[in-house]
Amino acid sequence: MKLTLPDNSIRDIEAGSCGFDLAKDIGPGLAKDAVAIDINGEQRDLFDPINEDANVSIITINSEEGLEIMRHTLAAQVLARAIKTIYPDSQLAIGPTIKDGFYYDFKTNKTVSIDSLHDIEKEMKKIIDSKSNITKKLFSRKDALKVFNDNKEPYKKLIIEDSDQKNDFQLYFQDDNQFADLCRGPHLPNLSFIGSFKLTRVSGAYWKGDSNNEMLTRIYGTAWASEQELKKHLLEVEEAEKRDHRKLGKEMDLFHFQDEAPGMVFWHPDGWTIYRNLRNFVRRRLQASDYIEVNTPQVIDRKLWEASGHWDKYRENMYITEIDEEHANEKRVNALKPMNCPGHVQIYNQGIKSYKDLPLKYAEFGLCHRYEPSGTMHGLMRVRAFTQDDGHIFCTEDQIESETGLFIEFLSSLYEDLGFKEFDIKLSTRPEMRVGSDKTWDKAEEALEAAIKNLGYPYRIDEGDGAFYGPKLDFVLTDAIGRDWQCGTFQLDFNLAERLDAYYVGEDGKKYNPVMIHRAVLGSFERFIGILIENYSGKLPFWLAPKQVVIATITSEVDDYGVEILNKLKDAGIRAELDIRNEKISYKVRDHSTKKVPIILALGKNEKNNETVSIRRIGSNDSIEIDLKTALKEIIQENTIY
RNA sequence: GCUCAUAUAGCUCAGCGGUAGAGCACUUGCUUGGUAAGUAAGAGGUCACCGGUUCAAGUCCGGUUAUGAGCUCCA
Repeated sequence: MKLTLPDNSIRDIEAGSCGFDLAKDIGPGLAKDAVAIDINGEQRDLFDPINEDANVSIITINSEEGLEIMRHTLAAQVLARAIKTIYPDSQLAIGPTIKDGFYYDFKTNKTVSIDSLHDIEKEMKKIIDSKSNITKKLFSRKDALKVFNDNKEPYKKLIIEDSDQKNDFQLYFQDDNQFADLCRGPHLPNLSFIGSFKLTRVSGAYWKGDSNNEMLTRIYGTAWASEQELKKHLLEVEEAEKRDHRKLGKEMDLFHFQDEAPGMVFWHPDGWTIYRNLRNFVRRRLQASDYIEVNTPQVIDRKLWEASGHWDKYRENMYITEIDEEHANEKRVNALKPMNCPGHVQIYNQGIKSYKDLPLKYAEFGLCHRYEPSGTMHGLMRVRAFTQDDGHIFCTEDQIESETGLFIEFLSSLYEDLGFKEFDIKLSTRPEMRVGSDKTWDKAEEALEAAIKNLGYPYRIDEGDGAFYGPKLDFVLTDAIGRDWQCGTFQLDFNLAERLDAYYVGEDGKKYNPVMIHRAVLGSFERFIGILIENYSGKLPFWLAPKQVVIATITSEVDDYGVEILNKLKDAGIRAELDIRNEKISYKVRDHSTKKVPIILALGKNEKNNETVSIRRIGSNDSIEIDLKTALKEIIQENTIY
């Protein structure tokens, strides 16, 4: 038979030969490193016989694919076997690879805590030291079920029973023991190919990812080709932890949380300064883009939420308040607004709107409360009270496309000024839980997809992830260390206007419901500030930084010169502070550097006598003495307000 | 909401049955120092909350609340 290699060369080799034979035929080096083979785009075990002509490539341990296979074997063969050894009562579920590593899910009556991982790691190393060969046997459905019935592995049985496959279930064995695992493969031919690994955490995970199912124990690990690469990865994880906004928020004294108000931010002065800067920035941009800012009540009668559909579809996440004061005649049930849209419709509904009024764009920095499940809260990233940079565009169907284009332009210019150059677009379609007829949804989905298509932006589709009132575009930006954050959203709504009796009078004098577009760029200020802090490691751009300049005196003899500079900076609108504490300059530099102040101006006798300042910027270890006037000019210029 | 873990001074943490400790921060004194921690002293705690075991509980047990890592969710 003829096997075509990646370089298009063809090897003639006896039918029934395997990947290892081929590798040997090509060269001893390749044979030594070979762990699997790719046959017509499908990864197979190295010793699987090949019976007909094919395009093949040998997968070596040094390739990306080889690393994946190594992680897979480490999970399914080594970790799983170690679990069975240490927890003999356990039942194995699944063990896939994930980014940088792998996990394994299993059921046990014992509690597995982070301290248990050490013992499991030790057992894994013992297994690896055996350098066992891994072999595979094919089983019929019946025989495979029997093996796992005898082994008391109910999850493996379930996997087989749920499979469409009739026969040829692959079971992998190691040559020195009883362990058997069902797996689609491929696996390393031998455990000696395993590199360096570390078990990282343990948690619960639902069987098949469904919260109605029982919870299994999940052990996570990371694995790499070498000890150096493992160390490098662990170091990167450590570096990422250093930019955690919760840690930096504390160090920089920006905000805190406390038990009495879980999921709600107490903004400290510096944190609130960042917030105000960001809000002012967005406000100016909205104004320039024909949005009109409005404000709507925090607490609204349940009747409105019933009419809007929130009471029905969103009740679980709403904070409810009851007014039953002693003297109140009626008992009202209110809800804290979880969204601003019904409020905006109330404003729209005041007075009769003509087609000439459209598109009409209301914006609100609306504070919303949503009762998020306790386990989901996470610093500023997931809170129960947050302010959206919310807006609603009331328009005609004809205007959808142009509004989509305008919004994407608007959003990308904001992202760029905030330091995010790249973003992806996701089109989310109708979810199971929704309002409105299928016909309306067809129309909305078609309109949105047509708009994004005609505008030529690349996008991908996320089925079933739309809002309950309409399909949406989500905008996902990428931060400095490559993480994705879903921030902006553009949601088409053909339902709410009708439900809340919003209409406009058309050219023909007839009433029509406007299309409503719910849109946000940052999403929530709280979360976005968290993203900014992590993106910049706390070293925010000059215009956003809460303290922009600190003037630090070296000796008290120059305090008056410091006051003079402080006043000049303040007059120019710079957020400046004077540090005349009885401390050494190195102490002051350290203090303000850890607080991430962008510019430190150090003043000593030299500076005072020469009318200069020593300017030191965050991230630099040098200071430069320059003329005071030049420094002021430079700083003021730097304070670009977007 | 689920699994596991955690909760001690403003912060970071040690103590794990015999009535509370360190470093930093804070206050005061000395020091006026040239770019990431000068020095000494002082002050600071119902050991998250509720209950139980015990002669005795930060310390052991149960519950509650909050937080963390995941899972599920994020309309």
